[in-house]
Amino acid sequence: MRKQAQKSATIQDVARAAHVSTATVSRALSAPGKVSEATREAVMDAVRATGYRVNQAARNLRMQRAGAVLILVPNLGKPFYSGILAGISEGFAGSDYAVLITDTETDPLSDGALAGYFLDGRIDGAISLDGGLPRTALAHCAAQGVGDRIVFLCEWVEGAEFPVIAADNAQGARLAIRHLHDLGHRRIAHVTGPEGNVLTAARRAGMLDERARLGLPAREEWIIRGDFSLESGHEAAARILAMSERPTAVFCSADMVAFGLIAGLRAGGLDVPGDISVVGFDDIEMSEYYVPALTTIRQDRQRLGRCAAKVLLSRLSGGARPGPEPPIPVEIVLRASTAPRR
Amino acid sequence: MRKQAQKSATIQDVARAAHVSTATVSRALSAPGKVSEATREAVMDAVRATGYRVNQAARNLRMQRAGAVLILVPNLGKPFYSGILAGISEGFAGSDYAVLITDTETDPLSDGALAGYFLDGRIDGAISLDGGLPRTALAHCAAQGVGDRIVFLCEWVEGAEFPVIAADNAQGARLAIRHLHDLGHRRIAHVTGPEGNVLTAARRAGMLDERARLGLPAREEWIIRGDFSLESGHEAAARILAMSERPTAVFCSADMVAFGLIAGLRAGGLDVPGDISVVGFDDIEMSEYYVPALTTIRQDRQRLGRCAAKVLLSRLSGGARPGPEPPIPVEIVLRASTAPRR
DNA sequence: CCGCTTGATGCAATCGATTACATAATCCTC
DNA sequence: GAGGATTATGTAATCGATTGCATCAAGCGG
Repeated sequence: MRKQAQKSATIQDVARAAHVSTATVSRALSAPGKVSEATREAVMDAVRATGYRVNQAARNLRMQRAGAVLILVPNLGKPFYSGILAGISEGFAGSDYAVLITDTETDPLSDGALAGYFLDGRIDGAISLDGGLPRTALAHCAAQGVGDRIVFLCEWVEGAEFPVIAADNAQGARLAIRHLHDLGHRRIAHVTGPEGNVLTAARRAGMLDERARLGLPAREEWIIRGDFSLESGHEAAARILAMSERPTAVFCSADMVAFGLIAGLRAGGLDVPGDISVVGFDDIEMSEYYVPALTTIRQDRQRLGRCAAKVLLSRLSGGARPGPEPPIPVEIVLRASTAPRR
Repeated sequence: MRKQAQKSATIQDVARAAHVSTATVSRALSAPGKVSEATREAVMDAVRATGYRVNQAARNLRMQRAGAVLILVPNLGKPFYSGILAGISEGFAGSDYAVLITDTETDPLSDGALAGYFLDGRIDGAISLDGGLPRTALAHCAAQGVGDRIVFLCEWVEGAEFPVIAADNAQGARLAIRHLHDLGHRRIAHVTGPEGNVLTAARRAGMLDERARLGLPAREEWIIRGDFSLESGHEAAARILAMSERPTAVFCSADMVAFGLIAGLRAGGLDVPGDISVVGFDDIEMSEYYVPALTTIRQDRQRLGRCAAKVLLSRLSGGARPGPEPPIPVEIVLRASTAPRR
């Protein structure tokens, strides 16, 4: 015999128990100022007695909302996203929005799918960590009038008008170059992210900017194309090992790239940081425990997530539309993978 | 001026456009066999013309369901979970359940919280990847009669009666030991997971079992307490380096542990696999690109996820309750971190 | 003491779907 | 061709909350 879920108390049950109408119960709960104190207490007692919990489906239907937001993550497997997601769910805690998460890599959404979620009444808003969303998908959303319920986080779509919460990527790159410069390094290479990615562009721009400002030498081959992956770092190591004029330091566009790079350099007989210094970007958990521990640029991922949640919530509540969000500050974390130039 | 989300067409609009009642529209869509062909086509035309999409909140309210399932993940940041989540979302694609994800580490749920999600009508079912859920939380669910809408995946709670989908952990451990034995290793150490974890127990048991079966030597100090983390692998390396009678091979309870171990061993002057062979468990993405590429036990994570989704879906639809799920098979992936004993 | 304001509460419509039941039309079968 | 079965469709109740409007009592100023 199957145990049935006991259907929980409804607002009707509470009303009956408290000898008031459902309207009064509803008001006692959501606008306590509108009922007399005696009634409020009677209702509260009834709520406790019946174990009443408001039914979200009913409430959402009546209030014409979905009660959920969707987070679009390019690849849930990347450790970088964990802190972000934690921040987001922290940001939504207390609000009565459920947080849905989808992986746009394993589960790419077709053109109309995102707009469809809105139309189906499944979501009220979305946060995209994916700067590579098809423009057509975004166009659909705009056409449906839900364009102002989407915010971008970390990445963004160039030229689109959505709010963006992101770290100061260019500044991070500058800090990295400055740090290496301070250690005496002059020949500095950079392993980029994938072409077309906005973070790749921002970090490379900051790097080039600071290198020029400091009057450091520039060689075309010192800018190595990568894609944020461990593997691409490993390939970059091979390129560096083969160079006639080797850099003495490398700024990587992501920590994972740095790991691959260090592994490759060591396999090639170079010591890090003895022969060559390496700086990463992101400060993922592993960076602290890698050997050597990685000098890297930290973004406050928790804060990024919280901030995005806050911005979306304010848009959903139709609140004032503040101007563009200022970039979240970054800092450099000094560890063992960088050392003074020998 | 704020662009409003245009309220999308309702079933009433479709009914009007097709000159039928809403009941007929509903039937045409969900039970096409119950309406005449002519009507069905008229309805479909009207649906296309109006751009109608069924409102999930209304449907869920009427059907007394939440239309969502919750996935409890111990730590979203662990790369191990990405494939699992991909499999889960694949398993639910096509069903009309939304997938909610929560991180039980960054966002631990209080005792009544899980049951509360059910009572609020937020979720219809749950998949827990966390074997460390408080028993009280589960007891609440059972008390509310929703205990049969929870399934465990990968981990489980000892002694509880929930369905479990998991890899054959003990067999994985046996494969690892057998492989090392085949390579000529006799002195084999093991870095365990955290005490109290069911996976720790299963893997250690398989390891001890196979070691005994092969008649290999056993030393107390060769069983090193770990916790699945990179850091614990690193500490294990120090322990091993300090041993008077060092093992020639180490079986780690997780790939991350193996990475930390290898880094530590190398820092201590040992070569992997030259001086010591290392086997991991999980086959996360990085294992293939680590240097040396890691020999490890692969669980088909995608399949695990899909399977859990399938089991939960069948329970939610009240279908037949099959017996306990058989463990998902594992396989050993041979790479560069293991070599014949010198 | 009357009429008006204010505060507390109830009535009933509403959100958008699904579905039991009623009804009407058609089809067999003897 | 009458009666019963079958098929197609419509009517209206229902899911559980929220909220505009009506109602009623108390308070108050003149």
